[in-house]
Amino acid sequence: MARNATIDAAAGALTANALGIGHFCRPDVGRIDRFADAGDHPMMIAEVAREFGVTLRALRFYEAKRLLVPQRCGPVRLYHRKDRERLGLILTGRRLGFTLAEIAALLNKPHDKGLRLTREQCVTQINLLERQKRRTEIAIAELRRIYTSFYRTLLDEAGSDFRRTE
Amino acid sequence: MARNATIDAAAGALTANALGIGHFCRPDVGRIDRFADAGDHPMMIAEVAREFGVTLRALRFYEAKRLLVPQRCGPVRLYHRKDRERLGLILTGRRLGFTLAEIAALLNKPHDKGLRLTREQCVTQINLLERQKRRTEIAIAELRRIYTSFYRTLLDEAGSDFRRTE
DNA sequence: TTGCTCCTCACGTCACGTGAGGTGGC
DNA sequence: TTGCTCCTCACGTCACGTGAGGTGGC
Repeated sequence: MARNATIDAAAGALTANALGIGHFCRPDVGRIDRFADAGDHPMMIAEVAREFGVTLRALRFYEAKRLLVPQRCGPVRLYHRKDRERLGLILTGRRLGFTLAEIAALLNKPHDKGLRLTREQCVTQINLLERQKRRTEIAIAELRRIYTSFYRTLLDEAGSDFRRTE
Repeated sequence: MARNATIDAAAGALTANALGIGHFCRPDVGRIDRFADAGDHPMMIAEVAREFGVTLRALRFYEAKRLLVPQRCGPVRLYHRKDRERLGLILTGRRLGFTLAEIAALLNKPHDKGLRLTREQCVTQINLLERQKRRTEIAIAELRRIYTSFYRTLLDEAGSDFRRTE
């Protein structure tokens, strides 16, 4: 893989230019390359945000929480493939209803090829979501009741109006 | 009802003593009585909190947001029947998934014998909750999948261990 | 010079939670 | 004096939203 080091160094410089960030920083190729796989191509924040459907603020926030640590090229953040995979896991965790603190714990376990949940954590989370779902269902049912009773009320009022004007 | 005014005045003084707040304030009976129904009996914050299963902080917060305006007896808050009915409506609104700002708007409509929802507001809220429910269901399904695949993984690992030690 | 993308503060939002520090009568 | 309930700040939490003000190369 010593060959890759050289190739990636060139690729790093190229992608930096291709990204149009040559003027933001003179890329320290050695540093850019440290986390780079063959075929990796660093992305700037706006592109990552678009690809994952999140805001720039969210990405910076995750970084402030130490969930993401993108490489810096001067002031500019560069997200490599590893960073984007990690972002994917963070967003999965969010969809599963975990807090960022919980996600941080799940990601910082030795193996970080995925969210490492224990059976117990799964069960706890499922129970939490089931309770939440039930509360939502009750609310929906109640709103439907209000909606139909609203019609009844209208009819009642129309009826009494009718009687009154008679 | 002029008779009630006198009776309630005495009752107001009595309840104030019965509540053990005689030492917190010399009850201005006229003011205590202004919002009092026959059979009304003002409650202090801790009793209201217990009855509705909310915290003191929540009650004070609703007041800061102008959702509740309990009578004051010196520094002490007194919640009359009307206040408690209003609190009930606030909590119902919360269960239906409305924000406090929305609830404030729903309560400040001319008729405040209940939350006055329009058909449109009902539909909008139902749609909101349905979306939320769907997201929760998807999360639950995914967690169940992870749970079972976790077992599979365990079995796989046990299998490979077995092969390895063979 | 304008427009674009990037950046860093830093306060705002939502619905409270959580002390800190003080009061007043038994 | 201790214990109880009440009070008012006021900062903390959660996951960002939303400007403000500045940068750097086309």
